[in-house]
Amino acid sequence: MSVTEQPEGGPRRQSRQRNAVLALLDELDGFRSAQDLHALLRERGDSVGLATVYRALQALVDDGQLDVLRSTDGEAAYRRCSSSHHHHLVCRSCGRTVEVADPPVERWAARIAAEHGFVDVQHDVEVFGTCAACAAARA
Amino acid sequence: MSVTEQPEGGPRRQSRQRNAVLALLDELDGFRSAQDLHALLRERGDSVGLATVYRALQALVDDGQLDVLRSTDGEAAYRRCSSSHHHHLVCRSCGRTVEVADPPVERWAARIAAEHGFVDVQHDVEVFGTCAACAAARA
DNA sequence: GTGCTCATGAGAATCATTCTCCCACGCGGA
DNA sequence: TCCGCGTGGGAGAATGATTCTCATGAGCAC
Ligand SMILES: [Mn+2]
Ligand SMILES: [Mn+2]
Ligand SMILES: [Zn+2]
Ligand SMILES: [Zn+2]
Repeated sequence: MSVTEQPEGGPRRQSRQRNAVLALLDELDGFRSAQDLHALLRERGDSVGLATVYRALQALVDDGQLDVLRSTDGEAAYRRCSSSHHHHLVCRSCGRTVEVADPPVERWAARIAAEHGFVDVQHDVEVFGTCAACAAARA
Repeated sequence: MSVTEQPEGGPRRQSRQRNAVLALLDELDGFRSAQDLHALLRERGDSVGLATVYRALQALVDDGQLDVLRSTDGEAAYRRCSSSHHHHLVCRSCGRTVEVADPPVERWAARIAAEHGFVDVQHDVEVFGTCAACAAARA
């Protein structure tokens, strides 16, 4: 929104920092905040400036390589996801995330919009719960 | 999350400020940020402190009288909504909002969760688009 | 290797939201 | 109506995530 955007999809310059951020995201399963990622990188020695972490995440989001989720406390969380359209089923307890691509919900959203005369529609759908493993562990 | 919560649902004390916030929300159709509401109140003369606006909104949310939406820029937006479970169809252009209560999407969310062994599920579903009026005006 | 750019990092700046602290007022009881 | 208690309000400071500034460092094309 206010970050300087790369006008063209020109080749992005390579850097240790950007690679480190992407590599870390590849190892993690759930959504993580920029602050968390920064702390993790620092712990493992691949130290990267905080501003750089934000810039790398922003760039990856623009490239469609990351999904962003805004938690209720306003913090943004990022995750490496498949590039095709999907939604998420997220475990509140351990963060385990399942990507869900299911035609019915797509049709549902389109139908609801059409019934009310809305066009250019888009939808946000996230499902939160407790995964089987966490439910078992809690018992 | 960190605001002091009223432990019991005891009767809330009456006040001009709280009433003004609620009255304003009743007149508005779409989701509005706390900052916006504060500015609107100030304009109309019903001046209320910013912190008080936040406190009033928080209280109303706790009472289930308001719905909150987090926009992509991280700002929270509030709207007076019916108390029963529903989702929203929001016009990106004018903010007009339609409440949608539709069994199919509820069943969909439950099914997806069940298929993956998740329990205690909950879902966030919002549909954004351009309403008929705005689409016509743009043409 | 040189040079042109873009990337980085430290810290300042932003901005929404929350907290502190003290004062004012709603409200129930006398 | 008058008091007193305790909650609600206001102003401004504090917080915390995110973004910006700007001087410096490092890809990459030649
Ligand atoms: Mn979808
Ligand atoms: Mn629902
Ligand atoms: Zn889990
Ligand atoms: Zn509209």
